[in-house]
Amino acid sequence: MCANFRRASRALAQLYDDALRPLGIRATQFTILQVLSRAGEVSQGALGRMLSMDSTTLTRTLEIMDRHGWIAKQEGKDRRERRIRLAKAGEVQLQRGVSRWEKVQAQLRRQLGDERWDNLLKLTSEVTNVATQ
Amino acid sequence: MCANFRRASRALAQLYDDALRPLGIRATQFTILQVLSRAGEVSQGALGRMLSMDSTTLTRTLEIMDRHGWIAKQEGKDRRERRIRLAKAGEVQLQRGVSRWEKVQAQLRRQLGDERWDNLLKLTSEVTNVATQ
DNA sequence: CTAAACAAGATGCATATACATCTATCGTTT
DNA sequence: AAACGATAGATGTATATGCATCTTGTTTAG
Repeated sequence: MCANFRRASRALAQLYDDALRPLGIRATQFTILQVLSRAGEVSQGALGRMLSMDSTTLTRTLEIMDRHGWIAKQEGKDRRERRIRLAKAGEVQLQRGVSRWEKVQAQLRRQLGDERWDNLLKLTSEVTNVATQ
Repeated sequence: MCANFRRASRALAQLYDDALRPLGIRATQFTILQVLSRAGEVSQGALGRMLSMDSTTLTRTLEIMDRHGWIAKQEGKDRRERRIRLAKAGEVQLQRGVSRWEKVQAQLRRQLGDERWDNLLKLTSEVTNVATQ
């Protein structure tokens, strides 16, 4: 199951990365923009939990995104925390990428069919939930 | 969908990596041992296609596995090719890991239920096929 | 209130991953 | 056979990823 997921992830990532390459952003980073857009300002740890991603992995990825000016970091009330939010350039990047992102999704969805698509969205979430217990 | 798959992959990988950590091998590498065990001797490129993994990614991973003596590389009739096969130490490692690997799978399968499990195996394969067209 | 326990990230390190580019080799065409 | 285009990997570079460990704050036990 692990191998299956990783294989599919690699294959999918290439599709999405191809679509975003002209914008100079990777699928992982774009996902973070999307999450921040919905979640507003969150701590690095909270963001990690949303993505099931180690907080220390985010240290490096957010560093890159910060260099591009896509996000802003800010000290929290608890001064150990880094509060992260979308910056202007990040919103712009998000807007520019959405159509490409959705084009890939639409194509994929057409090829899989709505039923499998919906099933997959549900099942992959359930796997994540089970695996992170 | 891409984000969902990556999230699930990260979560799953940790489960499998945890189980294999005492053996000093990663899930990705263990998967390669399993594939080689079934496939026998294959070229690096063929192995990459089986895993939907870039052949140049394998250059580094196989290098690591070679250091451990788990695989053997050999020149092909076509001298551009690297023929890869399981080495003795790789078979041993595979045998030592199988029970741990299967324990994780059994636990996961129990938590998901057979129906979702089977569905997932089928659907993730189909996604890979669609995405690598 | 202080010392110990704990939590949030940063850093060092190793692996995973792919693309662009380069080299060696192969097959084909003339 | 020489030249040309195609293929298999190797290498440089950048990002993705997590663990162990360290630092810096915060919380809690006494």
